[in-house]
Amino acid sequence: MLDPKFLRTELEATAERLATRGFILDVERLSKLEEKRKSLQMATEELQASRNAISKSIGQAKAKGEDVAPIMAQVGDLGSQLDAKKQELSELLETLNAIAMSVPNLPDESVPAGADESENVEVRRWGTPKEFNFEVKDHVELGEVLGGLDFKTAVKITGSRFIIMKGQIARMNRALAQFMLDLHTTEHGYTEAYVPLLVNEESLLGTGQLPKFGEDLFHTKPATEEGQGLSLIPTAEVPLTNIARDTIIDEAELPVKLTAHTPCFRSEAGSYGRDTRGLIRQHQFDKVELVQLVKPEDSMAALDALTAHAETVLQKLELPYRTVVLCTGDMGFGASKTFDIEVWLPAQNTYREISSCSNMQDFQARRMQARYKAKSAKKPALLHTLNGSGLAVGRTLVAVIENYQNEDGSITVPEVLRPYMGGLEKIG
RNA sequence: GGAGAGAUGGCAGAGUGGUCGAAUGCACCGGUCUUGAAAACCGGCAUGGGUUUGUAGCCCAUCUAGGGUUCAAAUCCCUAUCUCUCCGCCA
Repeated sequence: MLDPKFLRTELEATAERLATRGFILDVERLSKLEEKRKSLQMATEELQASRNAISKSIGQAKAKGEDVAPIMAQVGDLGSQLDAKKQELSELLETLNAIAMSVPNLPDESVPAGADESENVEVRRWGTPKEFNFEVKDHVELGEVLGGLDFKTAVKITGSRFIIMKGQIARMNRALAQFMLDLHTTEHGYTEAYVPLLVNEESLLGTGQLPKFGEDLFHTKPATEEGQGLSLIPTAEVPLTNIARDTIIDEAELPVKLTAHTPCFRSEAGSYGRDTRGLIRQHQFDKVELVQLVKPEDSMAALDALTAHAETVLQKLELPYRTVVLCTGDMGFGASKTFDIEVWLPAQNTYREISSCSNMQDFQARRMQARYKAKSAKKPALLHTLNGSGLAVGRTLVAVIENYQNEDGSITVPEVLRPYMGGLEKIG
């Protein structure tokens, strides 16, 4: 959620900045509603104030033992007038709030303008794609030959976009997650967390999955009037970031750096037909998430650091990658700036997204009322929140399988994973 | 799952219809005292919103949440959520 002041006093400028990311703000409608809100709220509060005053004087008169009847007569139909205004006001506020909740974050000044992913800007490249002197296979073929990836049986049990892993491939999937967690906790200063995989509606509103993107989620029961029940997390960002919801953190505790390894569940309603083959786009996948809660002045530096933490995973695995900064039109709903890390996939002969690291600034914090209190400050202020994948485990597995394949279809186990796989050097 | 008890400010904890946004204690901040610190003493100390040139003043809201009763609700009624105790079940 944007600062409501932007929508009140800087409406035009805000609309312009939102337009760069392809979001059209209905300025005219909003300013009319806002004007109405102002007068209605003042009228309502005035009525309220006079009712309070009369009620108070009744209490005082009674205490003195005076006759209350003449004062009672003053009340008249104040109550019903007040109820009507209150009703009208709350409906208006609800409308305004619904608009505010569906407006995306403002892009940071440093974000390149652009309409879609073709205008993202590469900021760096690491490693050199390996030259293979044989025909490379993709992970689906390699996995099936090794008996480690079973797409067919998963379809029988659940449906498409689910996977059964077995044997050393399953073990490598687990090893990757362990390796990432250990790296972030021992070298990057994150605290490991174990979190609920089912979350309530408030949490999803807090991080911005709701109200707009409910169809991307799996819900445990059908939508009802009261809500939509608990939902499976699409990312550990939701539980991790919501830890700070409705809290005031002492400045001395900042920055808060949390990591968790969880399965993630995405229905990806809009993406049928994309990446139908293989592990790239699954309804269920594991991810190690990084979340930081920081002071506003630290958040841009924290984004660089967090992105570097995610990149370190690929460096240690010796997987070539490039990092791009997303242009205004390609950023997620709540982000003010996002770096995507893309890993080299030889079978596709291209770089594919494996991590997305974003600075949400105070966008989520405002929705969540996640604040911190500085010693010198009188009032608590909103935190800045950041999150990033460090990394998506399934896609990392794909990258390892494809980049470390040998001509005979076996997979060399990356050096850093061997301690997690009983010293195993090769699969197959 | 059954039965009972609860939910009040950062924390603990009073308050059962009328100047209650809320006693008191702790914590915290400022001051006096002290070489310094502690103790003691004095003072301050919730959040959100509106109005406003205003971090002044005034006004509104908030005692888990949502409804209701009333001129008036922390206080009475209903519903939801959560917590605790006991029983059952379970990894």
